[in-house]
Amino acid sequence: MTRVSFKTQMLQAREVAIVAAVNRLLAEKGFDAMTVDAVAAEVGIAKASLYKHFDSKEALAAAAMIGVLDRALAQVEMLGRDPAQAHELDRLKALTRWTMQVQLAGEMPSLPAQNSALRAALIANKAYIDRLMQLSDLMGAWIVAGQQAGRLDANLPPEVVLYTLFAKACDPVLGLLKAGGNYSDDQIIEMLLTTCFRGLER
Amino acid sequence: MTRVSFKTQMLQAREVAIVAAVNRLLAEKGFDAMTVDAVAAEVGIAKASLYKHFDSKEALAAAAMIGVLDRALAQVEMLGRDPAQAHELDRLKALTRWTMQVQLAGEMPSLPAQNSALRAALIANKAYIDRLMQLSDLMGAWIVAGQQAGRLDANLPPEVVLYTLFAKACDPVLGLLKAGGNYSDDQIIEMLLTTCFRGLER
DNA sequence: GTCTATATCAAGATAGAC
DNA sequence: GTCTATCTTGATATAGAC
Repeated sequence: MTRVSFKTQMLQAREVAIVAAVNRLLAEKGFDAMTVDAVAAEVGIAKASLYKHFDSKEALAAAAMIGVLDRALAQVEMLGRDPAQAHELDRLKALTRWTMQVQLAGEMPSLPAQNSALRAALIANKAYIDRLMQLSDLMGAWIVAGQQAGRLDANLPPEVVLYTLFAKACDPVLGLLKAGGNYSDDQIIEMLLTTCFRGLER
Repeated sequence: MTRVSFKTQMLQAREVAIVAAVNRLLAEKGFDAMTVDAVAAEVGIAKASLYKHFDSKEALAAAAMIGVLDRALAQVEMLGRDPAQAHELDRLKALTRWTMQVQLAGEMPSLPAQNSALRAALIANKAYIDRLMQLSDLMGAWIVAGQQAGRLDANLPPEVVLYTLFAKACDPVLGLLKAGGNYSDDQIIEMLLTTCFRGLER
């Protein structure tokens, strides 16, 4: 067992708090509207201290993205062991449902697709890329298995299915329906999950 | 017939050029990354001159959005007269296909969902709201007709269908597949159109 | 590593001459 | 209305003391 000093534990806890604040603010305001000042204020430390932990605003966002990818990978792990979700298609559905729940709970960071500085920082971040590829591979295997089992449309390239499911993490329809106030979170999720997968099944 | 002076025509032409530049830059970079300096540079006039035509950056974006809504309404008008698209569902598909074509052509302005200053400006813009409501009403009528004809899932609230189709205008999957380079624009559109509507049909 | 205070800069918007 | 030059602000990032 690795000895970790009290001081180190405090530092790690602080970084966890920072990433949690970034995650929340990214979900609420998006990357461009999130200010480093707001992050510092929410954590309750000085802005300069933030920069001792993370080199830039982009690095903060990357840390938050790594966090959600880790949570997604944990879900994949859990679903892989769940005998109630024996079929790959059911696992994909459950994973997509979890993604939507995270978004409706206001815990899904939203990044602009077009910010080039951010893109560059993410692509250069090995920890982020590793997790993204790992998740893509795991989901890709489920997709191919679903196609071979004849439950997913085998005419669709797997990457089309993969991107379609990834995109549900930032589907604006969720927010629009929630803002309308006519449906519960569960109702919204089930409606969109049904239409999404009905389109992908054969 | 209304007489329009040469000078007035020049001003109108300039505004058309401004809106075209804004539309292109909004499609390429998005609202936050688009700078008013870039707009002025692309039009070839001084920034201060821009502000004689439009009060703010938000007003520029609103003008571009009004432009695309007008083009969408023209499509609706055209499809309504086309006997080859007699069924409402075919019209909805054709309209959605057009939307995707515009996006892949790099002519679909993209606005952040979360920028509150922009949202306020759009909501306060009667010309924009009028067109948005008009388009929603026309599409809503097609949706209800499609449900009554038994071709669209009547269990789905019409607004869910409407939002889902609207969201195709900014579907990130289009750009991801295009960036992958493995499929032509037409292939991308047909794949996503198929999966989208298969999910909405009954 | 944490703080206060400050540098730096990009970008929206405006002043004032023509 | 168009221009050049400037104002102003908000936000990223850093200096330097403790």
